[in-house]
Amino acid sequence: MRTFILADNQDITREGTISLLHRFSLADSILTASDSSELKSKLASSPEAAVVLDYTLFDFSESRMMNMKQKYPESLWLLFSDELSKHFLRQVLFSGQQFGVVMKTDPKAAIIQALQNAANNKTYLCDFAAAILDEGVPESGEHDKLTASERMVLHEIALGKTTKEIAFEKNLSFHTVNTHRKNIFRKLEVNNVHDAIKYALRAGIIDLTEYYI
Amino acid sequence: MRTFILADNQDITREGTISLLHRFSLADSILTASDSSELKSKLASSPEAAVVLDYTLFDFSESRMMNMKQKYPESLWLLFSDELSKHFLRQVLFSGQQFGVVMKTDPKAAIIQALQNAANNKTYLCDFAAAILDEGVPESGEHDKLTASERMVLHEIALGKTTKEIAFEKNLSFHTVNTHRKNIFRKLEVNNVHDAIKYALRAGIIDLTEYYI
DNA sequence: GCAAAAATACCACAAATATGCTATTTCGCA
DNA sequence: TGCGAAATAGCATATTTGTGGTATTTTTGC
Repeated sequence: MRTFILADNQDITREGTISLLHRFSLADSILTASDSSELKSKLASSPEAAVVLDYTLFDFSESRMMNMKQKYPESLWLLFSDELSKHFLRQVLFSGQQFGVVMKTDPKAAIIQALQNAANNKTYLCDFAAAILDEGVPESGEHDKLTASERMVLHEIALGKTTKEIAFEKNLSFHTVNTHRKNIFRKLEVNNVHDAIKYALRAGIIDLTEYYI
Repeated sequence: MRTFILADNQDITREGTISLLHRFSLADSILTASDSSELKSKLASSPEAAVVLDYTLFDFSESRMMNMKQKYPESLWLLFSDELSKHFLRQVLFSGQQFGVVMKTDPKAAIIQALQNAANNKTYLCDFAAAILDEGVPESGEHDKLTASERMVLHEIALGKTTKEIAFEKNLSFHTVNTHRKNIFRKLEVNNVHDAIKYALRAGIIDLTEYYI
């Protein structure tokens, strides 16, 4: 039994979580927060709370989350989101801080287990998160850093150019461009152009307006 | 008071919806369905039910939904999704069929109102959907050249799915999806996925936000 | 000035795309 | 009720992607 802070801006999910907490008598107090400042103040008055956080719907950055968790070491955190990238989860899981993870798409039994764990001051990891943890620490922290050539190639890929076209336009061998492409995919942990473009958009390597010409 | 069918594969959302239906005594019976065939059979035995449908999480096509709605004219439909494209909503709202729409991100009051309306055999339109309806009849854009199946396939292609994946997910032959793909490319006068995506973005068949997961 | 990092280039091969066809079944509509 | 459009399914093939390697030449930071 403990205080829960539901940090989520989807009312319907909050409703579902509250319903489960009631049914299993897991919380003696339930607070809600729909943005980071609200969460901050609720956490200040309940520093031992269990925070159920939908990161993707939140006005949060990874570092802000880490700082908050560090500031309240007695708090327990459960990430409860629709979809989380492998990259983000790896950052979180290997940060040295304890975070629980469960997906909104997980079966009810898993969600209940995660909430019960939280009530008993234990973290819960869904299958997806556990698999990432099992893969172990990434060799180098810098592995997702692209070189200048790689960013150039990614930019061209994102604009829809084929390997052959890029090679011709930049006066490079097909093989060179192909090697860059391979290294990009490996570093970004993607295996197709579509996901690479998603990354390029997020990373600002290409601009959305380039799609509207 | 009526029968509700919750067609959604996110347990937590279902939990929230059930909680609201109970609290306001809106349903005398609540059924659930997590795929289209389940929905079909539940609807067959409760043809006057209110169907609360998360379209985006569903193995549905627009036409299949329309056909089902047509087959059970006494049923009432409420689209209850995370995100719906403007293009999709325009299709639905101007189809001649009555559909209610409320977003999972809408405030609880709106969701409750939508469910209450459903219980009283009235549709509900959230602000976003109402705004689209206000814009009037859709301008007959180029995308009218595509058939419903073709638009579905284009949407999946734009999300990065391979032909094989689309075929598997939609229970179609690889060859069928490939034929649609060919017809799409021919009609849009493009010859690669990148240009097709550019088209889909402009036509509103996919939404930029789908790239930011 | 030297080791590390980056850029360059090549081979091979399974998988997927892009594109040319034909052909049957299903559906909407006049 | 029958016609045309759409949806379905198949075959074949050249091109491109995705991925595993190895290897040489610049560049660059200390």
